[in-house]
Amino acid sequence: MLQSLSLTEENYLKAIYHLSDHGSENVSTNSLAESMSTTPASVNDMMKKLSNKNLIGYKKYKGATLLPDGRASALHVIRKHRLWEVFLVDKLNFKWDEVHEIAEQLEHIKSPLLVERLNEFLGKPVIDPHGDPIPDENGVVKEVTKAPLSELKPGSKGVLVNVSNDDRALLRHLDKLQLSLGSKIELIERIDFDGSVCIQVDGQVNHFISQTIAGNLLLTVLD
Amino acid sequence: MLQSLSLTEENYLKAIYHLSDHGSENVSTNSLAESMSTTPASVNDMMKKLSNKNLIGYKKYKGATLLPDGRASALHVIRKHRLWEVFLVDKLNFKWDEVHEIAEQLEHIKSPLLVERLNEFLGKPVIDPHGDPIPDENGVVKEVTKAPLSELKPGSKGVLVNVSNDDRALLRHLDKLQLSLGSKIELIERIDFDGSVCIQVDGQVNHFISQTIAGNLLLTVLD
DNA sequence: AAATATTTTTAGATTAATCTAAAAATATTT
DNA sequence: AAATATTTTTAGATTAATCTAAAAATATTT
Repeated sequence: MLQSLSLTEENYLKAIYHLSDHGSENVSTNSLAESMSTTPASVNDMMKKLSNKNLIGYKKYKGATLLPDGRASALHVIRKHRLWEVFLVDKLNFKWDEVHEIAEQLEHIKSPLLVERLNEFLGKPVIDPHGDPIPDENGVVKEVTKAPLSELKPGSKGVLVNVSNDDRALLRHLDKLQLSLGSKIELIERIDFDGSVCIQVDGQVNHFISQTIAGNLLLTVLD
Repeated sequence: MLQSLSLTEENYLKAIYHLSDHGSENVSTNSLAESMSTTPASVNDMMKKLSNKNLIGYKKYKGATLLPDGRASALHVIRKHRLWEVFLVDKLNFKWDEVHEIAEQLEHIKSPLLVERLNEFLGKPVIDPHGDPIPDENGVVKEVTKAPLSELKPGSKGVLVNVSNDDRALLRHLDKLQLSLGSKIELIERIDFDGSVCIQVDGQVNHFISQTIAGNLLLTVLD
């Protein structure tokens, strides 16, 4: 069972997770203070507290690392954050870039049943609107890689996370195809003749796209 | 514009609203302490604070009343609470009696756009799963009355909030008709011959019900 | 390696929300 | 109306999360 933590404690654990590259490195007091918009002194106090609760490992002047319980709590909060982001985008028609602040609040709602039901309601999504993976019930995170659409295999699904060219004509064309950051794309087939690809967008429309355009669309894909 | 309030301040205003019969009476320190599960001393401190912010009227030993700003804030929180309850029941298949605690948390999420989108997503509901009215964007609350289904006029819509008879056979029958507390019922027509009624349940199935049964089903109806 | 700069910790305060215990005011009973 | 009971307020503490300023430790430069 996860410990019941204060909103602040949850935010610290989350920040440590993100700053430590998914929990693999030590996080310095100063970097945490900056990312939490607080002072090193406050961070220091909180480190002692989290350390006493066995959520983080902490040695004076050596920074913090997540211990298993802290990591589990961090991942649970991140899971909720990303599920709510999917809800906001898929169900309430928010844009990709409008959801973060609201999800920062929703992620702290405490109800295991709510998370379970929300997950089902959303169709058990595995990637959020930013292309980041959603940790599962047990805190297991699928790794994602970023690659241009032109390099995917048929059958792969991903989320459009970057357009590596800001040519007006390209952006206008993407707009016409209803392709924008956060769009879910499945590669249906590649035409060997010219490398152009057929894609399905958000599980609905199919489009053909040239190899050149496909090369400029950066997706995150599950490994 | 509504002031930005702490979670605790919002809860106090909400409690005052409920205990004062929608803001019409003075609320005593002791009754507030009981309803908030805290001490009269804590309530007293908070009353001073809310009074300084012009949210409540407060005179020593005389209890508290909501001032316009406090009332508006209370109603906004109640609006969010009830909208989220509709979400939990209609979209996530929670039972009407499982949603209160979760809604107590969700009601404090701050995002006007979220409330607006949620309202639209839910089809602009006017009554929550408990049959209570949902205040509108401007804090206007429609009054509801309770009446047995047998007394409604054709065309009226309401929510089943009580069954005034616990006979096994009746409950089993209601179960068979998928009628339970929180069901949305529209009276389609009344048969003059025997007073039996045709109702639509949750906007989907139609059923015929005898006058006797209809007399035992208590609904809340918008005036 | 000594001097300097940077980072981190400690010491002591502050704010919001809470508490207990005692004092003061109000309400009720006799 | 005096005595008693109840309610409310005040005074002074406590806890979580924060802060500033100074001290201590570590890292970097010369």
